[in-house]
Amino acid sequence: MDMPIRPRKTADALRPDRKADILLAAEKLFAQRGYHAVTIRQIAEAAGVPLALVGYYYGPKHELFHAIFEHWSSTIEERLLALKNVGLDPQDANTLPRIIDAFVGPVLRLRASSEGEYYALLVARELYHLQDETDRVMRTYFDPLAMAFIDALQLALPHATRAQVAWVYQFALGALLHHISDTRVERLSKGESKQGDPAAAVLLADFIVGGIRAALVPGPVPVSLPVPLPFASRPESAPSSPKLSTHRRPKP
Amino acid sequence: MDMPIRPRKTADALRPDRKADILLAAEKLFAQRGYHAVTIRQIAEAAGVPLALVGYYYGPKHELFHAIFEHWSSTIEERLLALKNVGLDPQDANTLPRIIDAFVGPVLRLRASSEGEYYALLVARELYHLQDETDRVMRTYFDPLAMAFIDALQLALPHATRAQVAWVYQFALGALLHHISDTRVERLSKGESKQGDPAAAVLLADFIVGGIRAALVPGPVPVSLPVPLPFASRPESAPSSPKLSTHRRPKP
DNA sequence: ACAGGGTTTGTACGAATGTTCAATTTATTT
DNA sequence: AAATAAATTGAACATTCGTACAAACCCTGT
Repeated sequence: MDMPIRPRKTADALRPDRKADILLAAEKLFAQRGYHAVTIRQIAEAAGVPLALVGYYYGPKHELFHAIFEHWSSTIEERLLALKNVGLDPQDANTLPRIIDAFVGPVLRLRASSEGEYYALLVARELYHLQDETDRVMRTYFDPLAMAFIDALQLALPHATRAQVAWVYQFALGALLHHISDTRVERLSKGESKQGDPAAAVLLADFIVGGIRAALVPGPVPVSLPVPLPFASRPESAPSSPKLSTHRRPKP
Repeated sequence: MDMPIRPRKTADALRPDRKADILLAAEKLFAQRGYHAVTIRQIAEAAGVPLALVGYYYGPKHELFHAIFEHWSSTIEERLLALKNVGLDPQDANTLPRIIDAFVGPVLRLRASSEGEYYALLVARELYHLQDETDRVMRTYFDPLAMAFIDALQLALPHATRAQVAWVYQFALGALLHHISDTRVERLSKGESKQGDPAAAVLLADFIVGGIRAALVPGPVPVSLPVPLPFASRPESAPSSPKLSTHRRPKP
């Protein structure tokens, strides 16, 4: 019969590491519900600690958020290292697939692991609304990573401009992040595919490599149709369906 | 000298349409900061109306959120119509590009328009955290659209399974949505590319078409590298940098 | 002018939020 | 064992939140 082993601060200490518990709980809740939808009380309850302990260890809420990314900053170093280990030979046709493999591989493994799944989800979902704290996290931790990958892609695609490479990098990143936070594919495929199927990883890598090659063909005109003129019209107002509430709606 | 013309409720009414003003302000703020980060008071202030008027017209906050998507539901009908106008001929090599054009075109035009830019941004950013209200919006408005596009792709790619098609659809959607809410490409390209450049639209369509074709080649083995085994380790804890606050941090 | 319904507004309620503090307990060092 | 430091806790603080309400306002048709 094994005891409920919990992480310790030091090897011989018998006290549970409640600081780490708080970070874990915050990571999970922020990833699932979003930063502003999560209260410190919910984090404390999920971590099994009293409310005041959260503030004691991490201070204000936004610093707790920042601490999550600081905690995982080493994985970014690893991703940069994996990229450096790719031989950047513009002549080798496998250079681009290798870059993309270094791009998607570590992220998908992180998402599939029990340790990093919520951190990966958090990155995919919560860094869009650029405000004070998300912008700081983005610039500090992820801009250098993106720059390194764009530089590598630029070497593998000498005929493309940096603007083009930056665009396709964002396309690839979008495909990757949306796949990570995807919860619809099972429904949309009518049950034929499941979340986290490793077959999707191969498909994603092929999608990105093929997409980059197709978008940045050295020749002049690619395969797409001509772009039409922009248009958009705001639809007329229409009332929404009612719900149970004491609220008395205005008559139309 | 032109007067500050504002939308009217009816053609002959001289009163400004404050109900529409509220919806506009909510749309913009929700898109920029996220649902939970926006207060009803901020919406009222941005719309130039007293606080109580928001509740008078839209009731609870989540109904105001829902009303935005109800307001734009006609654009989804238009996207479905644009898809139906695509001749779904599996023999025609231009069928896939035409589907993708019907996929990205209307969205990018909406994003580029002054009327729909924030709605497009809202869709791209705010529907990830599936909870009560976002899940309802997703299933009601966007699942039918996704199903229609997946059906069309299935027709254009008879050799692929529905699971594969659902996956690449999600990849394409991710690329599109991330491009829509992108604010980094200017920074990452070192100023060489600007947001909303129509050249990116062509690039995106080519990326998606090429990506789908590369991922779903009829032959057996595609171009990607073999998938390595999963691994991930949670890094050891490291303290974060301090900030100005009355909070006294614990000594390490 | 009158009446009535839709519209507008100031205000206030209870609940929930982030944050802080003093006090207590536990661990470590002297 | 005594002293010091760290960890832990309950409670409370001032704000801010969503929501509701009643009174006032405006417009239209009688």
